[in-house]
Amino acid sequence: MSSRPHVLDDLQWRGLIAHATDLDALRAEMDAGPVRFYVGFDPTAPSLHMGNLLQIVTARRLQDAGNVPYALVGGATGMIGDPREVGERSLNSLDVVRSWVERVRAQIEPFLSFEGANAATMVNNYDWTASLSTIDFLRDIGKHFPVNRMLARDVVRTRLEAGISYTEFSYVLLQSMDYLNLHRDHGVRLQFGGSDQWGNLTGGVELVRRVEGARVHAFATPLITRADGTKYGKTEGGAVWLDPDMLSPYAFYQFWLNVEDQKVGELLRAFTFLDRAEIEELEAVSAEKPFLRTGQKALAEHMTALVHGAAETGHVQAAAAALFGGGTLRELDERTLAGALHEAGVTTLPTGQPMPTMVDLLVATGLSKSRGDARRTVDEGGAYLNNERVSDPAHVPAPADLLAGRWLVLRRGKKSLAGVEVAG
RNA sequence: GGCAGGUUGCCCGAGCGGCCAAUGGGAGCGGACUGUAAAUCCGUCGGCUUUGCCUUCGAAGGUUCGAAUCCUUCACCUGCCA
Repeated sequence: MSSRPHVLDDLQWRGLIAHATDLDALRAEMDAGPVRFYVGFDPTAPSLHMGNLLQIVTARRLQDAGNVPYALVGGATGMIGDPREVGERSLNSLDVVRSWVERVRAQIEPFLSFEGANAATMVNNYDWTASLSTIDFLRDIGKHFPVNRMLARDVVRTRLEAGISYTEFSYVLLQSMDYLNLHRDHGVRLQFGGSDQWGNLTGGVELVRRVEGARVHAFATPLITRADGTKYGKTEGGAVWLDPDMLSPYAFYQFWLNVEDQKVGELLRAFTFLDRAEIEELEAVSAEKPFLRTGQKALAEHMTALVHGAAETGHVQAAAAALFGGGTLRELDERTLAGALHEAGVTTLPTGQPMPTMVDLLVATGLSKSRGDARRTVDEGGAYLNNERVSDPAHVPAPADLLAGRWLVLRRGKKSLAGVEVAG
């Protein structure tokens, strides 16, 4: 344990501190005793995603080092929406936000410890915001926010052209007020968030200083981007959701497995709880024999276990091995095959019906979004049945093609797989 | 309030009466090369019962044999003036 580095050094080594207020002062406070910190999550969707996960694991690292987490779910800020460069958000109803608050809260809880000396606390900013009167808000909070400073913020500036509502413009006041309240009522002295939140983070630090005269801290984690600088977190169609109903554990595992070589090390450091020696070892192996994708496999395994549990991880690894193993599908026993296909997604067809054509199968499994799209895929040579290319759009699988008497493996391109089960 | 300009497929952006499902770029998708990586190259990129048909170019109406392209009204956006 003596070799364990200071948590701030660890965070820096992991590349998790992109901006910070005063790290030396923060370090001094941590050395003097546990620091209470908070991180907020706005319920803007029914599930958290990869970007939120980075904040969650960062909170966990701080808690593991003895500090006290306050996980905030934005029942109030979620009603308003923070300004994004892409444009104005559409408002969600109170009912929708409430249900998302519950889901988000449930997603965060497994990652933190709610017992012991430094037990975590869940808070909801709706509790101290909803009943606040407009007059009090404008006098007590609004007075501390110079509009000229607010206008200078990057997000706001880019939005001035296209337009920004007063609602979103005011968001920073709400988040800053959260920090003030948590500082007053709970002694919170540190907030962190994504680097896109930097303006909101410093807004809170500033408000606490003006109102309470206290020097509290903030840091921002970097934006995790793909090797080409574009945003991460897109799989086919959607974000990298943590909710298994929105992104299957299989697809979640595949996302991490397919990460670019040059990003593996960075992601291992930022997201996993592997220690420095383990990560450096993985990086060394990956650099020497990249084709083995040792780093990607470790990353995918670690992340899937973290979010979906060890049992599920075993299933998706088995599925990946079966479907991408290179062996003949016929050699797989039915249990392995069925399990693998269930991870990838199965479409059931009734027995006794004539077998659909390749084009219809691609559409039925969702691999293609229209029949025209399916035809194109076949024409382009991207359609496979049981790992063999099919070049005729009207090809109809023969009864002999059914694996174990009832399974078909459909593939589009290299990575998109779907199962078909013929069952009564 | 006045004047001028704009609204095109996922995004940006050409087209300005027929040759327009609509140039080009990006994203996406497929192929080749590889390692379920990156880069590169090639192809593709509204729908369908696909040598043809249907629905698209802010909305509704109109002119015309024929409109994304012309006219009218409406909505929204931008710039200049007040």
